[in-house]
Amino acid sequence: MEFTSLLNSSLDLNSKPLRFIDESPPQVKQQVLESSFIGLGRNVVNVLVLQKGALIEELNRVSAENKKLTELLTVMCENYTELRNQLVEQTSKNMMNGGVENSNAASRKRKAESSSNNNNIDVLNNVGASESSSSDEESSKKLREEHIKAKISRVCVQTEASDTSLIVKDGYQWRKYGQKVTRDNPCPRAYFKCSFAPTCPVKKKVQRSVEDQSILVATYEGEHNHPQPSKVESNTSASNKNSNNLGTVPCSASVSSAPATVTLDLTKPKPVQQESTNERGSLGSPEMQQFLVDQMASTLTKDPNFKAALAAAITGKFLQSNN
DNA sequence: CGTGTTTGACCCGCGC
DNA sequence: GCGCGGGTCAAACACG
Repeated sequence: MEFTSLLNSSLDLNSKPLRFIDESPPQVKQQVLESSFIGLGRNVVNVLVLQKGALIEELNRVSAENKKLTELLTVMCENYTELRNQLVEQTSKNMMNGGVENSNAASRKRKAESSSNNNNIDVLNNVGASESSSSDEESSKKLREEHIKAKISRVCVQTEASDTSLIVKDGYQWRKYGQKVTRDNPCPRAYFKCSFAPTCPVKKKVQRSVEDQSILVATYEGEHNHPQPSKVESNTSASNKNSNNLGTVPCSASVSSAPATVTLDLTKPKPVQQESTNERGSLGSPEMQQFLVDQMASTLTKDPNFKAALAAAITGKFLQSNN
């Protein structure tokens, strides 16, 4: 489900081609021309109105889908919490009974994971390490995976094709710790760790898209346990220079079919700020839809490029018909 | 000299 | 068990 599909603003100016009668006398020609120009204007308005209707329809559909997904996510979260509580309860019981520590599970863990992770994932890992039964270990593993998955987000960034660097400016400080060429993509994948806070567990993978190499795909894992550096900066300096970070970059957002994977498409201009999943249902409200449609329309009409293109199209029609 | 990047080696999970 | 591929480490290097 791509939200960007809503942004198809192309106007079919050929839907009702204009014809002018060249054989008519100049005065009649002028009248026909004028009325045709007004007609053309009406056509454009009609097309816009039609598009507005289509957009509203699409919005309704997307909102319904969004609502469903949100409900699904809520159910999943509830199930997760319940399972986790059961796990903690079971673990505390085992601890009370003098549960045997599973050293294998702990030793299997990578050095980096055990040292750098101090968040919930780590809590779960510790819980898993103290388990005695293999089935519990499996379930905790699944929970861990689920937990990690829930924190994965993907961001697409349009860059210049000549730009070979794998740098995605998102407002955070990153330290590159590796690069690898993967099988499915000839472009190397770069691995970054958040370097703003030493305890921040967030990792980022950046790789060029196979389809369009001018697009960088950044995959974020984990959640920052510190404020965004650029936001802190902007708060102190009270100046929003380039707004070149995730929080303010114009982008469109979508939720992919994969569970709890948020995809941000920064390659296209965004009509509104990115929706938070917490703001449940706000997108579905008629006011919001109206606002979206109005904003899209006003963005189009205010855009000088759009105006120029429209003018060129109209002029082209005139020239074409006059020739 | 401190910090960040590069890059080959290594680890680990997974499929066969 | 083995090989493959993705992810990480850490020494070497670059840069200010």
